[in-house]
Amino acid sequence: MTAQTQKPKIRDAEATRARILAAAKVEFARFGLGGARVDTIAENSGANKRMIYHYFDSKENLFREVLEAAYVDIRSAEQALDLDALAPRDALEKWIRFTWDYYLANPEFITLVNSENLHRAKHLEDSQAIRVISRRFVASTKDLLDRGVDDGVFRSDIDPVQLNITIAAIGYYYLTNRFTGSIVFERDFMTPEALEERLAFNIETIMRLVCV
Amino acid sequence: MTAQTQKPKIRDAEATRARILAAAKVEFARFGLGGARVDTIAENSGANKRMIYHYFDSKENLFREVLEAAYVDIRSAEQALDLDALAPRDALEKWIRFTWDYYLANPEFITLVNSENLHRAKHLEDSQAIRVISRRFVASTKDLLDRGVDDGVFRSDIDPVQLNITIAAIGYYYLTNRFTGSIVFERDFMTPEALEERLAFNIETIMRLVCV
DNA sequence: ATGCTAATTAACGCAACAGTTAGTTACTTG
DNA sequence: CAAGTAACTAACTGTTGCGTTAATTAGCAT
Repeated sequence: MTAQTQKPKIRDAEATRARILAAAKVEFARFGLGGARVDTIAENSGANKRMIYHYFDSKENLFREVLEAAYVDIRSAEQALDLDALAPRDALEKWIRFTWDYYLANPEFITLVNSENLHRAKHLEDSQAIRVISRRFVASTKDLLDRGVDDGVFRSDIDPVQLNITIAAIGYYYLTNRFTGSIVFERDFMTPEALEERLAFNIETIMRLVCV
Repeated sequence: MTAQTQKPKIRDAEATRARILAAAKVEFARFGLGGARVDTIAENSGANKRMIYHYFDSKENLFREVLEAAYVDIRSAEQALDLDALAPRDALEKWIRFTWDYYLANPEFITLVNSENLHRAKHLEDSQAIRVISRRFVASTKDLLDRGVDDGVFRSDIDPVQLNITIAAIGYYYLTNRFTGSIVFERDFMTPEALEERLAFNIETIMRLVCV
């Protein structure tokens, strides 16, 4: 046997910890911090409640770790896009698509962020990790804008932070409020056609805003 | 005495009901449906817990009434804008400003809607009232767009629903995620200058999208 | 092998919380 | 003004849910 030289341990701290985190992510995403049940997390993780307190000390701290991991994940995926390799307009469109696709593929990100804002970001407040990855994120969008300005295809007076917020907003809002939205506007927000239409509208919105 | 012919009653069903609703709005807005405490609502309303169950039957039903009232309020304020009286471009800008100002002045609206979406809109699901007021709302934005197209100042291929969503999104997202936003972007989202800058950016975004 | 450390479990404690019971008191109507 | 009704209150109940206690067992080092 070449791989799997380690025999599968019955007791595996790292694996148990990871299983708890995964189960917690699902539970917090579905019900928010307040609505989540640590008994449910314990059960779904295949561990038991005492393990949660062993590895994470408290429900709130478990939430904090889930949330931080979610931010690290989206920012990592973003960096992996390698937008530098594309012409500014192509890079911008790719970034808008990525943001939309990421929210669709990882709906828990949105719910976790909503829950954290209901709690006024007190869990993220002193996370240095978030600040570090966010700086790189803002810097790379600024780079993209600068490149576009140099090429004469982007307007020169766009604030990268406002642009970031706007690109997130037009996707995020549509998805997080899809339930009340479906009632207010009397249409299914989640059919493939509706999703495609929304993405196209979002690309149009941003392109008109940014391009000269 | 001309007014106040009714002597102030010690027992006043309508007033008590209204006080409970007002206290519930504050509590639900601050903590969401799950995080709200009916003991707190009772205390802050100056009534007591039994009265809540007398007038509203359950915590969930109380939430439903608070939420419906919130929708009625924003849609009424919107209708009162009387956008028909303005030229299309002016009307559009006034509407964008209104949306922003309403969210700022009534932050509980955002939190209530967030909470309802966490619960997949099950409380609004069979509210006929919401559907009725929403239809008028969508119709009047469609009227505005049509007027602009007739005047040759708006693009002809804008979907009123997508526009509605987008105008809400760019204000709503900024405000609801202002806590995590302040950390990620390392700036205070709520200074007068920041608010003004965001509103200007939003107006620019929509104008570029809609105008020919 | 033996003893030590860390992983794991079941069962429990206790506070918080939604909802109720069992009344008392103000107002209204005939 | 008497009797009925509706507003109102305080104290209580059963359950849920976070966090712990106390004990068991697997893996590892000497």
